[in-house]
Amino acid sequence: MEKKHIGELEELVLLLIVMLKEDAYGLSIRKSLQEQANRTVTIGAVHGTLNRLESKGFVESNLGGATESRGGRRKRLFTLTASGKKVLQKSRDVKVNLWSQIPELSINKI
Amino acid sequence: MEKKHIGELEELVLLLIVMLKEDAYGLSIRKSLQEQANRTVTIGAVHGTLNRLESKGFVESNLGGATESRGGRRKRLFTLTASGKKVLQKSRDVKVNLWSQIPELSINKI
DNA sequence: TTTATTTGTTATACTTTATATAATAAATAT
DNA sequence: ATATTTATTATATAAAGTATAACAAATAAA
Repeated sequence: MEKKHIGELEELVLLLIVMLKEDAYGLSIRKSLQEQANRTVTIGAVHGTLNRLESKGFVESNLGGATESRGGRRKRLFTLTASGKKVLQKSRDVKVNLWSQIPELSINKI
Repeated sequence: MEKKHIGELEELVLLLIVMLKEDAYGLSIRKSLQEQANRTVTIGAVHGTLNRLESKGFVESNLGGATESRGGRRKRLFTLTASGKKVLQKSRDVKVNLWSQIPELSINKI
């Protein structure tokens, strides 16, 4: 039986991996976390989360080829598995459903 | 400075407190968690979360009056503070924004 | 009027997530 | 060679999530 839910940072990371498409790896995810989610985390936190997600089967990773930039180690690129997509959607559906039942907190009421 | 984000269960509990209005307390929240969010947690987990949320200033609680039902101890009723509402909305806004950028995972694509 | 039952909260211990700092690795440029 | 850049790994600690058991207070009922 699969674990039913994911942590808050895990959810954001899954979302950003989808958004980053072919370029989702530790540092790019960290940058998006900052820019897209206004979330400041250290790179260690990101990799910890990625490892957890992989060991749960929600993402997979493989090493990218040589880079075009200055120098640096090869990237470990991440993509969502089918199971990762499912868990993401489920977590969204639950919340969308709850929000839809709370008009008094809706987006243009505060 | 206020803590910037809340955990996944904390978010659900905040949402349900809003939904339950005048009747949000440990056991009713637990029941809603099960029914509305398909989330099975023990009552200890719920109270732990509530205490955490209160100590962060996202909810406040006070004892309810005598109950109309069979027997039982008085309820500790919870409501959101202004700060609780803010943090809830913020967390929603971030995710709504991210989802809107991922048409390929949209609700009717899987 | 005390004892059983019901409804509810608290206490405690443990696991999993989240976090930061420091160490290490591998690539290019000089 | 060695310095610089880009990147991942290791390690330690704090915070969030979880389960079980103990406790408390109300009513019913003997």
